[in-house]
Amino acid sequence: MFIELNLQSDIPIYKQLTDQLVEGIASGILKAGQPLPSVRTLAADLGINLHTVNKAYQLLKQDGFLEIHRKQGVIVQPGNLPPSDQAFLDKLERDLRPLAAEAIARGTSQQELEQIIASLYERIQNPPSQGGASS
Amino acid sequence: MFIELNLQSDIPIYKQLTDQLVEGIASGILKAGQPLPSVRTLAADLGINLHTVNKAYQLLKQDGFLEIHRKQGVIVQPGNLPPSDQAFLDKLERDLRPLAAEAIARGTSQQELEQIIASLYERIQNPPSQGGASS
DNA sequence: TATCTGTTATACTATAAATATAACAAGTAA
DNA sequence: TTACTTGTTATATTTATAGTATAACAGATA
Repeated sequence: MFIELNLQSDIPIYKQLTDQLVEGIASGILKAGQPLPSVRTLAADLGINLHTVNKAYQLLKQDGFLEIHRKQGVIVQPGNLPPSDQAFLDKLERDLRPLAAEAIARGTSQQELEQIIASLYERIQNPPSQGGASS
Repeated sequence: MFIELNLQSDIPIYKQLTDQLVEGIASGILKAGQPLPSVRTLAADLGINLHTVNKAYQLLKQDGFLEIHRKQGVIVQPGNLPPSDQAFLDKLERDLRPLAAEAIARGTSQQELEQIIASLYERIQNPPSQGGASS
């Protein structure tokens, strides 16, 4: 897997995990229906506990990014990904608000912030290792 | 003060406090050099502990949004506010990244996200109670 | 002399994050 | 059947953060 954890970060491990898995889905590196490592396997690979991986998987399952079956284990959502509905847009705005406020207070222009957004969209949708050979 | 806390929120009280104070500065409702309530007064007004207010003030002092003097107490930064330097832009991008990634995964368009940003900029810089009579 | 300021120290409770073991039930393959 | 892996659940422990509760100190003010 492409997961890279920073165990010294103040960002919880399970959050780093969900973030990178969602970005993997957003970038297309993780494809619909693709199987993910079992909680025990991924935990061993990353050197963390089984329950931390399980927490991340459960959260992504609740949000609709993953499906979990007895038979196939954990797979990337094979059907429709969770939508960009009003509930999500509302939450997005609540999360963005303090970031925008500090940007304004510091004099960051709206264009500057939108440029960062544009850059993120470009790099997430077109990641460095898209067509790379699979090892 | 205009501070409104949600004690049931999963967002820490000190974070709600710093967020709303920064937004107050960004909006111009809090003006340069303006005195803020003492830690004891604000804590009593909000029904929270002295140390929670003090933590918020200290963080904003460290970032350069506030100054604290024995004489004048706590005041809004009377000189230059902290700049939109590369360190801040880097942190801003790190904070925005997981939000952008989920937006992409859900199919939120870049224009849609930028529209939310634009709306936030407009509402923060032009708050409802700007020219309102002070009670 | 009081009083208010920020500041520091100590202690306690509650919660979240992460780990460590263990066990169970469902499915798979020998 | 047996053995193994799967997700899942349960329990317990450790660590760190958040918040509160008191108390006290030093500088400034009236």
